[in-house]
Amino acid sequence: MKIATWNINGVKARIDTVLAWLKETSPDVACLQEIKSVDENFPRQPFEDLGYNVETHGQKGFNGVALLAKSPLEDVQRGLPGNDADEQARYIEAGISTAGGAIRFGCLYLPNGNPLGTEKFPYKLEWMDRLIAHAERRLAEETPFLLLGDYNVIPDPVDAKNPENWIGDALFQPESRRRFRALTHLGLTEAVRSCSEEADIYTFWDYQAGAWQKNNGIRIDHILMSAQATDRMTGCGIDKHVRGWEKPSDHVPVWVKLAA
DNA sequence: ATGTCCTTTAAGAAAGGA
Repeated sequence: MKIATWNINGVKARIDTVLAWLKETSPDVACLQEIKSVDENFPRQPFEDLGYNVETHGQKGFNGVALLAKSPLEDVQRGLPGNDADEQARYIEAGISTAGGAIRFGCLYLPNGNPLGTEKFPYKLEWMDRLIAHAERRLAEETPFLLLGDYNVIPDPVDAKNPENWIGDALFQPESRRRFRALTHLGLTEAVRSCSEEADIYTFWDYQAGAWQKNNGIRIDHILMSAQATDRMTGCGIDKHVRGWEKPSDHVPVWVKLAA
């Protein structure tokens, strides 16, 4: 089965692009970020017409996440636990049943954190601390569990075409990178680095300054897997070509295949 | 070369977020 994540940068603006990609790759599960839509306005019908069950956690104007799955989505949980005052829609989690047992998916849109020196950066770090705590609880269940999404973290210098350009950016701060490592140190395996040895693999190219044309990208969309999920991994990939389509998102899909 | 895009507000641009 194929499980994908993609920051689509607005479902209203991207609907045709997203549908074209779904028809091309037909993932069994798709985690979408930055839907920029309230739940009531999410265009469910075209996705359901392609055979997907749809669950959303949206808000007005920005943020918002969605889960699509060909199987029924069970035990849907909206919002990252640990801070009732957090009103930003950045996390949705659900499970599906497979022949090999249940699998659970967390779809996340981690705060950007820029600019440094504002309340945005500590919010990012606090959100990451809550994600670590939540992952720790899920991992204790010792079941197949995946955390997929836009982490807004460049884990290492190799994950940027020009790492020197990101020194003053929240995505590349030691505090952000340390927390990403803490997540993996809990026992989560990062899919792409564990199944690909390619260089220059990125998931985001800014709309500005000809970043795509220069391949000036960064790798900030990640799939983290529990041991029980990792043991079933049969492949992974990045749908880079989608960045060259008409009306592209600035991110591209990342996917992993698990033995059914 | 802050060289782009999406959304909201509110009635044509401008601001916020990325």
